[in-house]
Amino acid sequence: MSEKTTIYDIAKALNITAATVSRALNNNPKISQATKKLVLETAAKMNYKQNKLALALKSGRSNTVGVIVPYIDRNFFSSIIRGIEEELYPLGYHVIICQTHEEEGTEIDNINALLNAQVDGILMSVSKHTTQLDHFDHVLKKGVPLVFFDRKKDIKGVSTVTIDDFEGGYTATKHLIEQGCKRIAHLSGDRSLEIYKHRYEGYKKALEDFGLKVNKDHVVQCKNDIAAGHKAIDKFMKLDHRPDAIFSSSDFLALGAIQQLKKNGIKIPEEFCVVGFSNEPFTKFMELSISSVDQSPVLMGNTAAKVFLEQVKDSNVKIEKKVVLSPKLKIRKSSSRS
Amino acid sequence: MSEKTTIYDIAKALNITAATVSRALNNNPKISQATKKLVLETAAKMNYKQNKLALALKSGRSNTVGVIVPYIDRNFFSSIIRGIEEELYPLGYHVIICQTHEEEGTEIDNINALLNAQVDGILMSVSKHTTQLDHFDHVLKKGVPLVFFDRKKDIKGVSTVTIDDFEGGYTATKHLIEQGCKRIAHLSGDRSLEIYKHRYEGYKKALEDFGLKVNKDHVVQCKNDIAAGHKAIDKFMKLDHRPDAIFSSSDFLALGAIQQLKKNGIKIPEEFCVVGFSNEPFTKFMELSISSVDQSPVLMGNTAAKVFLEQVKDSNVKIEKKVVLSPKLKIRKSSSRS
DNA sequence: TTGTAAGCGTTATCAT
DNA sequence: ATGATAACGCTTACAA
Repeated sequence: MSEKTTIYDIAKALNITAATVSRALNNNPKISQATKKLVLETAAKMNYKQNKLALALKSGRSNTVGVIVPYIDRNFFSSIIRGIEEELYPLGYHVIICQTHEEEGTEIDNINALLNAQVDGILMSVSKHTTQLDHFDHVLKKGVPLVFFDRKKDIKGVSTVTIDDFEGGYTATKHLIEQGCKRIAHLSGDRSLEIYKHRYEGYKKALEDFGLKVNKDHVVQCKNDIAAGHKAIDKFMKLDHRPDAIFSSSDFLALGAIQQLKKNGIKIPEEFCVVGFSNEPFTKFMELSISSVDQSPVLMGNTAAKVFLEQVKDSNVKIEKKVVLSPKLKIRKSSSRS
Repeated sequence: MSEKTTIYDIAKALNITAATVSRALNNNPKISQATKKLVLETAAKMNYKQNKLALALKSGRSNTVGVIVPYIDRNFFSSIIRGIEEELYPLGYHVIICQTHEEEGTEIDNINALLNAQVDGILMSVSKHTTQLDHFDHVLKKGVPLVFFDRKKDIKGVSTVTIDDFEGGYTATKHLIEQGCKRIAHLSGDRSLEIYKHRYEGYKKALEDFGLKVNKDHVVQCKNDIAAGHKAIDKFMKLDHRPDAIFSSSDFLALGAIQQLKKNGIKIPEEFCVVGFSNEPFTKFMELSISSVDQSPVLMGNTAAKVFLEQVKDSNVKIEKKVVLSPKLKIRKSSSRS
């Protein structure tokens, strides 16, 4: 069954040596055209396939990169992976994927497993609950290029690809102000994560720049799900001074908020505007489509892959590159008054 | 920098031989507790990491599987991959992913690349445009387990994990009939693909069973996108005998249809019911949530992984397993009259 | 209990 | 232009 043809089989069949076969296969100049042709033909005939494992062991390069994300079935992450794969596959790289489930322990496991697998690089988005940094140093010490995308930690020698979350928050908030909203609330994820902190800061700055005050009651930190969006609105409804718009750092929160606003009979966008973040597919499919900040995940994946390639090109030169992509606000019905 | 510790380094440090180190590391019984402890300690101290590549080359097993899908950022597929990863990772397997972009040529490339990488198995969903089967035989001839999920070809020796598309079509159509719909149309993808053919057949059978006739004008074969849904409705509107429901073999088609029905002022579900297929995330988020047939992709991934594991357990026994999962109809507003 | 040595499939450095 | 051989890091008979 398992007919594995090696260069030795070809060599034997041709009464030459494996070295010659290898040379023929790798179009090494030191070989006659005649034998080269012969080798190529018999190789095809015997259905020879190069064993990349042996090559990897020999060369020390596996032509494989590891990608670590919290969950692979989240659109944002799978789109990034798509971007990475499409950039790297044509160059002969394989992409191994791991999920952390947002757990630090699993993240550490993943990294170790990938190092064991001798990957040529690790591209990852840091888990929400990661506090230690030892495992990253570990990677660097082994000389394996490490690239963070979206969620990063500040570590010397590690390149990052992120979007400008501050700008995203600023642009979204500015847009709401321009729609005539005066009391703009903010729903955010855990602000110990940089991305949420920056979105919040962008929001604050926009309010400031346009002479609006930040109302503490209007800033809510919560989980990234629909139910949390409901709860946030319930809370707002009890306020004397209710908001008339929300900039949400998550589309799911935004969706939950919209659902609950409707339940309270509030008209969107006439009485209340909402902008989300991430441009999840569903935001544009809704009848009341939701404005959202797009993070161009595929481009982020492409870019992360390119940064990795630069890194690997000059392994002697230590490159630390910080690429910041611009987010794009997608204006839809949930915030279009004009 | 690149401090790669091997068992030889440990051996040297301890004045013993690499074989002994290996034994200690693999808790081989033939070793004294003393040296074993010593080895383990120094291994930890020297930060030893086993090189899986060397192991793979030696053992002939890479502990890696390849997964091939059309696009990784389609929710259905990324969920399957999640299911595969979660089943296989705890057993020490890595998952390499490839995208075909629905092209046969790329599919063949992917398979060859994975074989070169010495994967222990290939789990895949066949590309829409695949007509040749040689590359699959190729895999089998190498003795590499092959498992198809969702989109399959009938090949001897290949296990498959699918859902019962006939049942999905039947259940959805029956549900529409029970809602009182009398003129149920069907939007389908390319029926040269088994999955769409079976959904169509389930639809037909349900109509038959309940004494309804199939109206040829009500069966449309088209692309799986929103625009095609619009067009289908436009066509239906010109008919004398208009349908009063749609069973669509795609959620995107269903969404397009709903959008266009609304444009025509038709009330859903009162005047017209719609059921889609795949249970895309957006279907349940819509204000007018869309009924859909769920394919339980994570379970499908889990199952595909398990089937692979059985295959690999007894590599001498040729197992050909056909697992068919039951689809679950999710009834939502777009078809809830009661 | 430990050491020796072969082998997994390549490529690269020598010779020839 | 080709052959012989070592090396990549590991496991595993076989010997001691």
